[in-house]
Amino acid sequence: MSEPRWLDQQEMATWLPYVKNAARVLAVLDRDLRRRHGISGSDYEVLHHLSEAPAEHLRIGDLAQLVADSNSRMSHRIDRLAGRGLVARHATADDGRGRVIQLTAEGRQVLERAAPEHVALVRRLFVDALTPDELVALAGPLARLSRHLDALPDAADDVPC
Amino acid sequence: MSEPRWLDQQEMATWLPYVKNAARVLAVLDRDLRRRHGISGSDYEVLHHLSEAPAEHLRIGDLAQLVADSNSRMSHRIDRLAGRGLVARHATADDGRGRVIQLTAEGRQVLERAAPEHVALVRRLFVDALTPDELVALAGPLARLSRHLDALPDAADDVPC
DNA sequence: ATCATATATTTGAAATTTCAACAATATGCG
DNA sequence: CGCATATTGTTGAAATTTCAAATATATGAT
Repeated sequence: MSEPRWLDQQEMATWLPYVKNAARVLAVLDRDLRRRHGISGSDYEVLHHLSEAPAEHLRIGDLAQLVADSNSRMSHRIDRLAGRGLVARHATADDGRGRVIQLTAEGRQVLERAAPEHVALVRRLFVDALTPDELVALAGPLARLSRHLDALPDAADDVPC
Repeated sequence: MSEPRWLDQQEMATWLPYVKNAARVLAVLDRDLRRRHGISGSDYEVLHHLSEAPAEHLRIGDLAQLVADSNSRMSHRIDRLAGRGLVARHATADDGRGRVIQLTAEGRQVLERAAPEHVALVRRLFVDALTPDELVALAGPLARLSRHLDALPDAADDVPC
């Protein structure tokens, strides 16, 4: 760990806007969902993934993975969603440990009500900011970044240094 | 609000990785800072901005703005940082309402200890994933996105629809 | 079958964030 | 000046997240 290799100007000019804007956009989306529909951005994601799953069923762990979240947090979140009737917990046939989470009619309704506005806002905040060319140009590098992160040796865990 | 205009495949292919990766990278950075240095990512930002400010002084509101945060949250955060001695609150000379926050020697030490690893991790997670060309190619669109967001009519507030 | 270990989820408590109300001071106007 | 209103920051309580520990079931080896 001699002299650290700081980011140069070009690196900064990409890195900072990248995270700052993303955080900002996510915050606006989250706020909007809370206020208009009483659900957080993460709640929305859960409902959305459920709505796309076969039989609108998913297990806690799968949901946690899809949303890049800890099982613990997801369990708490499901508690709250279930408490509001947007989602229901069922026992699984095959694995006594697992639970299956199902979207309720009410949950689907909330999602269907929220989705159009949500998409419109994503459009307004992000898509509209970029030309079609830029949109295409970004996709490649971003996909590479995804793969890079996936390949990383368990970035969430003990990387001794 | 007739039929909503959903995102097409190209738009999705840019939008989703954009936010997902950013959230993921931020989460890894946050986790790393917490574990190695006992500070959250936001704490790091506060210390960093203070260290760059003239006389290592900033007001709550300025800090909140820099970090895109509410005054309330920043006030709580400063409470905690001050409780740990990383930062100190002083009265302002000119404005009786305001407080000035100052980095303490201890705070500077924590920051200086955390910074090299933090930068190295940013490099590993983000910069290393991209070729120099890509890095340059991204900067432009991202800067436009920044400007777009800045120009937006108060996205954080009541957009009636 | 029995034990040891792994996996899936839950739980509870502490830390943090959100939200709305509350100071305290500043500013502008009649 | 003296009031009305705007800023700046704080506070407290409720909601959420984090973290570590607990529970329950599965799996594989003996």
